[in-house]
Amino acid sequence: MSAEPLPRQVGHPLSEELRLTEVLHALSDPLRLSIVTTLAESGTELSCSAFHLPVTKSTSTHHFRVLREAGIVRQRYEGTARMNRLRREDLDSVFPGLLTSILASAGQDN
Amino acid sequence: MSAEPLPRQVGHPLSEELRLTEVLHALSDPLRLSIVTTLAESGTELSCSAFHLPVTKSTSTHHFRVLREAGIVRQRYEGTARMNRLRREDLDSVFPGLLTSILASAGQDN
DNA sequence: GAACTAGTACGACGAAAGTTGTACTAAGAC
DNA sequence: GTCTTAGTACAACTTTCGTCGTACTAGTTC
Repeated sequence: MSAEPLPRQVGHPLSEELRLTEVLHALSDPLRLSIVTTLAESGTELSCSAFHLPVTKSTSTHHFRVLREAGIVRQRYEGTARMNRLRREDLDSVFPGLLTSILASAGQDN
Repeated sequence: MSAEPLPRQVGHPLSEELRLTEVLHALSDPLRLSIVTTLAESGTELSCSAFHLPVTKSTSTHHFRVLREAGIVRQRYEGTARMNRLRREDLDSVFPGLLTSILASAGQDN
């Protein structure tokens, strides 16, 4: 009676559940902000390992989880990789202009 | 040889010294965000005690200091009161659109 | 002068956050 | 099957953060 194995999944907050303070907190960490800018520049999905972060895998997992739980990135499995993409439309609809201004400000090494 | 007592002063970061992550962190606390929105709505200077925050004076001092050191508010003494005003022009010039979008998003209880 | 008001400084405490190592799982390559 | 790759889970540790109480300072009022 072994059931069909469910595909691996992760939970994401709905757009209505996004909290401004949580988003700001998630983006207030330099490492996470760099992840988001890289993701925005790429315009596509990127695996966690594509970022070459100067921290261990554990820490990397932690930061991606913070971004996911804040509703900033959406993650899905593809093979052994976990692909990340920016929830730009969701963020733009709930917090108009916020991501744009942050990305613009982050671009000029502030 | 008692010298003339210096007027009380506080240090503020220059516009060039503002850091995006520090600003985002300062605004990621609900209490501090409410201070900033109140200040923005008032359009003028407000003393610390004008906010009726649900915390002690010590904690209040702490939060105003975080905002000041992040470059979000400018403080000056007026009698025994410490007046606070938003550094809107400075913020707008360094991080265009950031404060506007945050204030707009904070307005609708997110 | 004394009393009061507004806020600061400092130390303490608990909670949260960032980092890590070890052990583990799932998918792919062989 | 084994081996490798990519990432997770969990416990531990360290640092930071938010909060407070007590003691203090500066200015105002009397």
